[in-house]
Amino acid sequence: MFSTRLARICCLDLDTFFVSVERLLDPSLRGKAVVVGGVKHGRGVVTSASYEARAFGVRSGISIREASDMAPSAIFVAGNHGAYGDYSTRAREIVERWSPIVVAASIDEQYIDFHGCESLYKKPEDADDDATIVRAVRAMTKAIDDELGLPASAGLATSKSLAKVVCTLAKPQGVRFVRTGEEEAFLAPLPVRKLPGIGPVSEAKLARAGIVTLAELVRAPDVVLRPIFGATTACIRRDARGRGSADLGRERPAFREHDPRGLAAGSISNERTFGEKSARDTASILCGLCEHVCARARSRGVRAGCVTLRLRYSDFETITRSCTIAPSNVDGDIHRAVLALYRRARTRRMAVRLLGVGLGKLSLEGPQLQLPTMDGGARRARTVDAVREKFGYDAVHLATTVERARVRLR
DNA sequence: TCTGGGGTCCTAGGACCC
DNA sequence: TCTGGGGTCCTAGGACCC
Repeated sequence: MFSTRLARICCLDLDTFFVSVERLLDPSLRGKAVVVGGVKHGRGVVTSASYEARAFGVRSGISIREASDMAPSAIFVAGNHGAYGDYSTRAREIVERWSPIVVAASIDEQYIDFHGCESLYKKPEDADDDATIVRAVRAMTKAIDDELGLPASAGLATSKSLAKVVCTLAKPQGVRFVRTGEEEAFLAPLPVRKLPGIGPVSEAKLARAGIVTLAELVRAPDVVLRPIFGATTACIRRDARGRGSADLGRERPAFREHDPRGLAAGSISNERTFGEKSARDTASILCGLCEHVCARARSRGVRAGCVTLRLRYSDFETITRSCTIAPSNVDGDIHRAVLALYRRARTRRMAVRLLGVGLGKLSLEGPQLQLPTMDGGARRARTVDAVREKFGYDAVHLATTVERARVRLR
């Protein structure tokens, strides 16, 4: 596409995003150790920690209980996802002033393509297009901070994967740039785990093969890498050399439109972790999960052609069972499928610590049916949606699912 | 480090069809 | 009746990301 690779791919990440939003909602949190994810000593994991909390060793992903021990003086907040979504949208609107090509990768991370934008920002005294774009990126992060009060970092490079790495190293509140031709040297000394796509499992396998840095990964022969990365080996090797794709990829499903074939993007799932549960609780939890995912499917205007049940025993063995169904978003249909899957999956006596229900192979509902012509299940579901719209989700639960909650399950 | 909840993508085997 | 091969769908599991 471009004969010379230009460093025009930008990764923009909002620093400790959830914490930053919590501080906007409650300014007394500024300058303090803040942990988002749950109440102190409660169940759950840290989803975001302020730099003050990180000084105690708190990182996202560790349990809230552990974080409570590490940083007893920290302030713990449960989280406010509605507000996070609003601020994410506003940040994106600011970013779109700088380039028309913006792809949201998550609630706090966006990729921006600046190819062809040089002339928009060039000043007469500018000799260097790279410097022009770097200045634009700095102005963009400053605008997000000035207008929303959200600190942001950015990485600018020739490929998406490298821009992400550069952005991570730029934190907090930094902008970094890797010039064309300097990609491989920049990545070479970094540990393999810094590369997107290499997680703890691959990291450990590479370490056993004596590969710790990206330079070592680049030099490793195919026979070593293939058992670890399979078909993606060539892609990982390209990324590790900083020669990865400049394509921004697709929007994440929450932000993505439906595709023209009538297949809707992504999947919808809901799961819950708990301690010991009686059989009867299990049944009603499955009902609740079905209701929840069906309500979300209806609000998105999609039906599911595939239902998945996820079950985790208390020893952490995790089992999934899925089946194909006639497309539906009616609680009763999904619940029937889930019960059949549960009976197949629950082969051990051991206590269950997690149950989840997922909807896949989503398709568009098509034109809305008139209430009188719907079948009973669909009509009930629509009525429930209307009541919830007015009085909230918990205002009503389907009588049929409450009834089924009494079904004995082992 | 005793591990949440939402996702995506890849792999691999088997069924089924032509 | 035997045969092979390719394509596609279904299902289960695993790695990874935020």
